Amino acid sequence: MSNPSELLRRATPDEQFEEVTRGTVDLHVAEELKKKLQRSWETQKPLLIKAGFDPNRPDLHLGHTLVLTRMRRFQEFGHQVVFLIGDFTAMIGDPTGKSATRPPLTREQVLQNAETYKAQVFKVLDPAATTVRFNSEWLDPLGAEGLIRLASRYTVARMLERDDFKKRFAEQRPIAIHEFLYPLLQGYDSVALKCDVELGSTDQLFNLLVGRQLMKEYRLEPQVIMTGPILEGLDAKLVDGKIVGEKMSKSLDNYVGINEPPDQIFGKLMSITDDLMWRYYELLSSKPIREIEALKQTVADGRQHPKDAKVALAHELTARFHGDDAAAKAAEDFEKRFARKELRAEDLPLQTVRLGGAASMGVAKVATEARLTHSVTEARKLITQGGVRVNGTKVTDEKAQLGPGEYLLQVGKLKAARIKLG
RNA sequence: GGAGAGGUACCCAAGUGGCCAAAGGGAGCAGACUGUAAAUCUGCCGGCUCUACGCCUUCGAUGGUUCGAAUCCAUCCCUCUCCA
Repeated sequence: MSNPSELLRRATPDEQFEEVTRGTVDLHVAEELKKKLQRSWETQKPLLIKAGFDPNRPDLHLGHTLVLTRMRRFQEFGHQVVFLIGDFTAMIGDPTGKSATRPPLTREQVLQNAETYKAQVFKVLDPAATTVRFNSEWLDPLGAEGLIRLASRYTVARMLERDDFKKRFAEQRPIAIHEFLYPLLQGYDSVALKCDVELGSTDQLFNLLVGRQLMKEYRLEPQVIMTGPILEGLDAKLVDGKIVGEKMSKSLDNYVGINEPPDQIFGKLMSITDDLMWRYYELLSSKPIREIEALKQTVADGRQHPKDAKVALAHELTARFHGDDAAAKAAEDFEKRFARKELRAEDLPLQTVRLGGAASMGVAKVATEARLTHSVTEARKLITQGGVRVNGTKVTDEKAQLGPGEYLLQVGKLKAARIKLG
């Protein structure tokens, strides 16, 4: 991305506002954001956007990219982004939710994780418009004295407004004092950076608000805060007009990791429901919201097949992490494999299965040896159900034998291998 | 502290001495239809193999009664609801 001042002029403040706020859950305060955008437009000074990240998490998936995508949108209009790594605050562990306190990380671990972050995060963010900072930079020097001064700026009553503190207090469950410090320190980050906007997911709302309050206390122009939703996983569905599903997470295996190979990303995205596709469009695509609305309309009218819209989305997101060429190839392979049911044998792993002197081996056994099925029993069940193909032809006899030679073996729609039997 | 309810396979949930590897639903997998979408229909769904109505492992845990237990008894562990 080139000259920021050109970019700042690329879209009017109103247009910027529309793009930058799309898919928000909370926005405090819309008017202030408009003013900031207007001023930036006039003075050609970029806004400073902040989002904090936990130094613990190494593997990012699409869900994590929601905030990054929003940061990216700001960048596309020429604004500057701070990728803040909460190395100091990690000592406390955000009490949001019930997460147990984690052991503090060493300096080396923090730096190492930061590198891992950079490798992944710059697939979305523009490095030229991003500054990576650590909050220990200003929190370390704060010292006990500074901490006490900071703590004097906020009251217990207001701290107890936070849902989870309120609840625990009411139920007389313990709240350790240091947990109060977390929102304060996170808020102080905003003071130290004098940022214009802070982004987070909905569960961060309280912490972000504290930052706003503290900035007022320190007589700074308060940051605007924006929260986005928590992304639903690949298995989410439309129920009564609403997308319903668990949040995207690794443990539920309903995620798209940003380090996954192009074919995987593309394929996983092609398998989502049409309804979820629009949700992902809104939250993840960098297409302008108006274009998406228009696309949605043409699909609704039947002028365009929904599959084409999905291909476009899968392509865009695959390209984001692997580049255009890889995405194009993934799309092409996908078409060949699933639409035209052609399997390019040379793309498949070649596996050797030893006959061990016998003249032949059961297909079920071969599939198991090649690790396409877990057991011979499973393979036989699949054969009975017509889920196994050899060289493209459905196997109907569960006892079918294969002699020495090379075969293309398919189990279900997704698993296939070239087998050399001998 | 008192009263009660309950812990069954990935999840929910039936079963209260043999016909129980355990109903039903959901999830998952495979097939048909398709757009690797949804909906629908069909099959599989604890595991294994020499596929036999065969073997192994399961009904919170451990012991016991019995020819035989998820089911009865004892002890223990855990969860929930109500009262104080």
